[in-house]
Amino acid sequence: MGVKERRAREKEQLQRQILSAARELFVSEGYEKVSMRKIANKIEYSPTTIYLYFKDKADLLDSVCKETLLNLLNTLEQLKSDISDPVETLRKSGRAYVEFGLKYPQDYKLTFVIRPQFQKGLGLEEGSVGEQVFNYLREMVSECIRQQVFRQVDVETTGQVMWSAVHGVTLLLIDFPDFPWTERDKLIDTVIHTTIEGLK
Amino acid sequence: MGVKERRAREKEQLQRQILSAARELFVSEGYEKVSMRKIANKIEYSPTTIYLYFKDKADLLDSVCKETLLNLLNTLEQLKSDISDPVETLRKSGRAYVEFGLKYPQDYKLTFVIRPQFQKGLGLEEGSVGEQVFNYLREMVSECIRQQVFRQVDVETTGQVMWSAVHGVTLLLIDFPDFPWTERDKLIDTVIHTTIEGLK
DNA sequence: GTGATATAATTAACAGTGTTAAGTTAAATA
DNA sequence: TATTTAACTTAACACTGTTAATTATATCAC
Repeated sequence: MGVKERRAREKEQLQRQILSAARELFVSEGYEKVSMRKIANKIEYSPTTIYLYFKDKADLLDSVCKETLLNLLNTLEQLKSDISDPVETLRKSGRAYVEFGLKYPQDYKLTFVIRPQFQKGLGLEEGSVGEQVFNYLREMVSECIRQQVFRQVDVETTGQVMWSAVHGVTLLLIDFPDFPWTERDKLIDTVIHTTIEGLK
Repeated sequence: MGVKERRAREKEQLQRQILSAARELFVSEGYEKVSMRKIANKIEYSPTTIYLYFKDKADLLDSVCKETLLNLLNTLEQLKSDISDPVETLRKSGRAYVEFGLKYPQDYKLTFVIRPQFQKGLGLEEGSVGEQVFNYLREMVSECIRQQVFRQVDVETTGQVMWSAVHGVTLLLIDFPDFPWTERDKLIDTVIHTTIEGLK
């Protein structure tokens, strides 16, 4: 009676196939320029098959973004070892966040800019991966405050300030690649350093 | 022989009419969801007439964004009176920038997020309005450095850090309106205050 | 005022879009 | 082997940006 199991496995496999085809195309051509037919061609199925696995194009985007957030979360979680020096950990996390965005610029934009335009339910709801990412940041900041390194005692505000800084520099670097930026690493470091110093 | 002049005036008027119809629709429905036919309907011309005044849809977006940048520049320029207290002026400018973004969230996104996706030539080239906006910021920062209020002496980096902060918080507030943000004004003030303190 | 000219605006068309409903094929069950 | 069920496809709808060809209109010279 392993038939159902196999079929379920096959369904899951095709779903993943669709998803990764969609991601590849979204990243290389941009969400709007990718058609359901293009995705279908890539996986060698008819366009309508996709609708058996995803509600619509926005749902596809949704799933792609969820994966991206999971990747971001994993990247970050590998850093929270040193609780002894919370500021250094926060600094590293900030850097890792920006670097993630610059390593996968299109994925970052899809998740944090394009998606909100289509899905009003931002993907930061309770229990979501997005919330987990922000929880990670909250923890980092919380430890800094607990050890009385930061002036400001409001964890929420402090976290949001930090997020603003890294989100801002990430998007600017992605969106305006031809702007005469200061040397990349220097700019990123200065943004993070400035924010942390300002919070002390 | 004022015929040519009148004709030119009429052409210009229709061009402006198209532009303002496009802006209204872009803002209320989003760039992607607005069709040339919708714009044409609004101004009661056939769709193809638009192509006599604008190269294509991206060109329309381009013109809309240029206007937005001009508005932003005007808003900012009204503030640079007090050279005596450059930090206070910078603080006010930062607030004005964010408030502009939140007052016209769709225009802000069109200009700083959507447009870069279509026009690789970011609108920050030499002599452009975008450059003027950044020049304004440069001046503010420059004065702070001249009066030795800021630690960092690199005008470019300092300005870019400031821009990152305000851009970041503006976009986050626009894109994730349902996130449990700290009280808006407090968050904005803290972001700006933190950045300035960090730069001192 | 009439005819020629230039310019403004339109219609028709093309190749493409997301998505739905109906139809077909293939596989698992009885 | 016949029947049921799940997976997939075909055909269609109303729409998209954009181009080429066509029509209408207003200005000019006479």
